[in-house]
Amino acid sequence: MKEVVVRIPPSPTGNLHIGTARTALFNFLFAKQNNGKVILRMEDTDKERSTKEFEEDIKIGLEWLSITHDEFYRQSERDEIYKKHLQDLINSGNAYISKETEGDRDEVIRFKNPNKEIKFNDLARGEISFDTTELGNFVIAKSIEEPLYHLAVVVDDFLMGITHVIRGEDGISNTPRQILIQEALGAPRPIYVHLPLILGPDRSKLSKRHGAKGVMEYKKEGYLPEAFLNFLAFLGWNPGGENEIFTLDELTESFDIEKIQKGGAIYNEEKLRWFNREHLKKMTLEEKKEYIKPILPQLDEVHERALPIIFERIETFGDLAEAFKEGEFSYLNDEIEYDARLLLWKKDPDVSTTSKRLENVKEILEKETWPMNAVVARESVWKYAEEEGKGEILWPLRVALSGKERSPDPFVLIEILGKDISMKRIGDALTKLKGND
RNA sequence: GGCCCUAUCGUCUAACGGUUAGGACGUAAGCUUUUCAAGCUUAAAAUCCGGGUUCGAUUCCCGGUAGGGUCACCA
Repeated sequence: MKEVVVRIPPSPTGNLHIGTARTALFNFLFAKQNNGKVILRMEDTDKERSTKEFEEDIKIGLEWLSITHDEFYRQSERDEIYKKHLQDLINSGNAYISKETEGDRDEVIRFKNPNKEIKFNDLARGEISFDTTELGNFVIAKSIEEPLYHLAVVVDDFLMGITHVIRGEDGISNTPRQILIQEALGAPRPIYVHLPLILGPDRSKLSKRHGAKGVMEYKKEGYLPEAFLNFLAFLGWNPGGENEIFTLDELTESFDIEKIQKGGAIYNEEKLRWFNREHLKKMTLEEKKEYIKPILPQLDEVHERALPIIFERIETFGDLAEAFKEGEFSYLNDEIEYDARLLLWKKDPDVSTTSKRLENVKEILEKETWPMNAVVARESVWKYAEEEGKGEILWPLRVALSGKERSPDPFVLIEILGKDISMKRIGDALTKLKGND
């Protein structure tokens, strides 16, 4: 069998967006699965709208996602090639220079439409047929020097030996034109696969109008590339089993082009967040530390011990930065601030009994062997807590340690904070209560 | 409007003629070391409609309806 060759053909007239990334991913998965080749081709024939910045954004976006390529081309650097084929088409009578009365210029190059029915087999959808008569003699180049999309695509796919064209559903209506040009050029027909579109909440093609973000935005927001890829892959395809968490390699292994969905899929960021959390869970502590560095450059031992519970509370690294900014983990700082009244359990808001209880807890804890983990800390205080009422003991203790209305439970805090800080904070709470008496 | 594509819980989807129509996200309730978070358990929630074919249709065919895509000297 012939080697599989696919292409990823973005147009650098905008940032790398979700749809392009998903199409790129499917091309990549299919090629890798078949030991094929991936060609990245910048479709920058529109010199007005194409920019180097967008090209760069697309390249680094794909790189971030580990969607690699084997060859790279720019259509803007292939004018001579298109010119030659354009000339051939004109010479063979399949195209002609047409005088125009409308539009920007006096003459353009049009394709001589044979007006026939085109049938092609789509791997995801079955047979699709078109009557090309209504297409008319469509324009394929502004001039012999300035090829347009359809011509450039067909010539490139031909010359680059593309075997499979995997693209969005919006490419279906381009297919008959391209097949017509192929036939005139004597080029082989690639196998077509049209992917369902990614939709916005209103079921129309996802676009900036829906507030759709560029791929690099997700990197900035602290998503894991592999989670993003996993999510993207499951938009329009799934392996059928009940497992949903896949690495890139696992996706490559189980990808099945025949299982591609036909209907469009609404993009749902909630699910993306969930995928991210699931991938986060699979990371080792060392990997997490690496990621957390930019947010928390100085990882002291308290923070380090807190890592597991920090990660329990976030879905993305963006959440993590946000949580620190909002002070959710303020109890990890050296100093905490809070109002003494917070120490009072709402069912029993009595200052002197609360002081007494905290005093007793302090004594109990002091006798223990430190450092103490959460399980031991619990065992140590538990009996007393059951005697006095759990809330009555646990609430003030937790507030004393965290200074917050909401926080992890006191035993976890004891483990994280260690003896010195824990004891100091209980002492401080006692002082506060006295001042409030 | 012409042409083309599509149609299972709110969302992503499984079921390739026979299932109590399964899972996940989200939602709600409950449980736990009575604040959160996480976790666990449970619940509500779907085959667009109408005709065929068949002993039997989510599944195959036809029609309708709805949604989408595309109709550039953009890609």
